[in-house]
Formats: sequence, C-alpha cells, structure tokens
Amino acid sequence: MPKRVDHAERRTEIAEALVRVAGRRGLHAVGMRDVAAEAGVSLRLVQYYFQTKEKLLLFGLEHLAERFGERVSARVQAAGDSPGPRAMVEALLMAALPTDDESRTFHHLYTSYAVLSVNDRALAAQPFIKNPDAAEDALAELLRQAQESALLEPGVDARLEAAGLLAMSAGLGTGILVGQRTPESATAVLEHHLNRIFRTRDA
Amino acid sequence: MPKRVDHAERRTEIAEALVRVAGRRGLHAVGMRDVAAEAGVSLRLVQYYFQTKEKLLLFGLEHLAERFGERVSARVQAAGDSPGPRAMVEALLMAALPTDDESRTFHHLYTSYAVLSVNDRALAAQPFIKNPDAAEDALAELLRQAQESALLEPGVDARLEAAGLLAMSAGLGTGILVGQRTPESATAVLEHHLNRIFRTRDA
DNA sequence: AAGTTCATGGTACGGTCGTATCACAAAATA
DNA sequence: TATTTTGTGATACGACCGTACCATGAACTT
Repeated sequence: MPKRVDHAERRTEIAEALVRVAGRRGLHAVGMRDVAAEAGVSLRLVQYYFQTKEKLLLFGLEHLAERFGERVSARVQAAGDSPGPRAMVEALLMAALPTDDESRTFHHLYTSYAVLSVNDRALAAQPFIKNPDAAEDALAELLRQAQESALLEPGVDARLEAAGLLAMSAGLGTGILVGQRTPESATAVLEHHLNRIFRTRDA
Repeated sequence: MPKRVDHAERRTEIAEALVRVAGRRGLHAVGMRDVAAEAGVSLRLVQYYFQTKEKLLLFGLEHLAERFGERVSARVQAAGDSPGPRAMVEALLMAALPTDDESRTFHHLYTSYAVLSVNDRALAAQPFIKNPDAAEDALAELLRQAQESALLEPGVDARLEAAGLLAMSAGLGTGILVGQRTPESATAVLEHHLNRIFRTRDA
C-alpha cells in the first residue's frame, strides 16, 4: 500500500478536516481522533504528519488565514471593474462578514484562535499581527487612492479610517456569529458609515 | 463547623475565583479543581454550590457581565458632569476597551464565552443578545440627545451609529487583546470617528 | 536480492477531568 | 434529647485525550 505520498498535500487535507470539524463542534471540542475520523485516516497518521496537537493547530490556523486571505482578495479584484474604489472597499469589508458558511466558519475559528493566543505564545506569534496589518494596509491604500480622486469627504484620515472600518467589520462579524445581529443589519451599519466617508453626491 | 452559610455569597465568591483563574490561564484551561483551589475551598464544595460545570460557567458569565455593566455605567455617570454628551459617549466606549487589568480580563473572557456560545445553546441564550442590545440602546439614546442639542453632524443616524461604534469598540478591543494594537492607537481611532460624528466647531 | 526507508495500522499508557459516592460533624428542629 | 437537615471532606470511577510504542508490508536503494 505505501506508495510515496505528497506530505504537503496530506497535511493540507488533514488541516482542512480540522477546520471542518472545528467549524461544526467548536475548536475547543476537537481532538486528534476527531480530526482523523473526519479526514478518513487513522489517528496514527495524524500523529505521523503532525507530531503534536499544537503543531496541527498552528498549521490549521495558518492554512485558514491563507485560504481566507485568498478569498477576500479574489472578491476585491472581482469588484475592480465596478464603479470605482468604493466597490472594492465594500467588497473587502463585506467579504469579512460571516454571511455564508465559509466566512462563518472562518470567523468562528479565527476568533477561537485569537482567544487561545492570549495564553499561548506560539499561537500569538504569527498571524494575529501580520495578517490584519496586511488587510489594514490594503484598505488604507484603497482609501488613499479614493482620496486622491477626491471621492472622500474632507477631514478623513485614511489610516485611522481603515483601522476603524476593519475593527467595526470584525465587531459586526462577532455580532452576527452569536446571533445578536443579522447580516442585513450589519451591512446597513457598514453602508451608513461608508456613506459618511465617501462623498455621496459629488462636486 | 457547619454554621449556616449564605449560598448566594458563596456562589459569588466561587464565580469570582473562576473569573480570576480563567483570566490568567484562559477559560478553556480551567477545571473545577482549579476553581476550587483559587477559591480556597475543596472540589466538593464547588460541586455542592454548583452541581455541574456548565452551571458554574453559566453563572460565571452572568456575574461577569453584570459586574462589567456596573463598571461601565459608573464611568458614564461619573462623566455626566463634564462638557456634555460627548464625554459620556467617550466614557462608554473607552470603558469597554481592554486598557486595565479588569477590562482586559472581561474582554478576554467575554470573547471566550462568545465563542463557546456558538456551539452551546445554554450559553447562547442569555447575555449575548440582551447585554449588548442594552448597551446599544443606551448609546443610541445618548446620541439622540446630542442630536437634539444639534451637537452632531447632519445625516447621522443615531441607531446605526451606535451599533457601528459599539462594534468598532469591540473590534478594537480584540485588537488590543491579541497584541495587534496598542490602547493608544485604539483610542486615536475612536477619537477620529467621534470627531467626524460630533460637530467640532459649532454653529 | 538484500537491506533500508516510508507509510500505515493497532493498541497501550499515564494523566486529567467531571461527576458520583461514602462518611461525618455541626446546627436546626422536634 | 433525638432526629433530621446542612455543610464539608476525602476519595473513587469511568471516560476521554494526547502521546508513545510495536509491528508490518510496500517501495526504493545499492
């Protein structure tokens, strides 16, 4: 049976099994045995490709963040041919809201990881600084471009605005996740704020 | 030894032990034995006052939310004699940011509970709808009053603005928690947004 | 062809966790 | 004073969980 196998691919499959089962039952309730069963392999195999649970979790987080980053930038680029910068800004912010199953799982797990990272240096190290800062840079750049095209209201600080919008989107996301808020109302809130940043009817 | 004892008080002491130890090591890592040790009682006693771990967690969340609600409204009222409504709005939003130890622990644990509530109906039921909605009502009311005094920029929707600000504050809070953002930068972001809501120089 | 490496299965071990059980003394009740 | 209730201790049980160990056959190397 043992023909040579692509380790990277295997690890990805297992990591995605982790994400699926954690999305269903919560990250805290996931054990190696669950991941193995979900991936359709034996417990031994999970141990073989990841030696320890911590390494599995770490890889799972990296994989999750990477996949979601791709998803977001795909949507932003898809909105590139629309009316203008505002469409891209909206695409970026809305893609991060937990509206469908994939983004919901992402939000759920990313928040789980964030909570764990408070007490776990290994988890804290990597993606919780790098990843959101990248998003913030991208959004700030979009806003700056809009500003140069005189599409924004005066007095807007692109960097501060980017940070605020991202934080708001994250906060609304958790609101949706815990059932406090509907996706529609979250969208309305974001929309209202964008209306106060972007010039509605121009000069 | 057994003189009659105030159950409510005992339960509160144990719940606060839970909050302390969970604040240090993370909610996921807390067991009944840890809570017992932190409270200085035997495991049996924790079982005696809360029959099950789920009930302990539930009570702990309620207690946490209640205590923090009191803290926030105390700060808001303390700001009541300052310049005007904006001071109260700022007090409300800033009190929710994890700047000191207490608010940091609150943010940490509240987010932990929020994540758990996604897969736990008992946890989801109570405070994740009621509590933030109350804050939103209070903030919306403050904004509406400011609006009637013509202190806000035109075109501001008090309700949407309240929801947005609260979400932003929550999002910034997590940013601080995971070390992505400093309290100062979070304050700056909030301040900038309030400057765009409140009229800076008046009529 | 022989030997080594790789992928995989099965299973056991030590620890911890939530919960249940047994025991007992101090207070309240009668 | 006799009895029931209440608060507390110690400890045991069964279930998991992460990890380690042993085995084994296919594939590659020489």
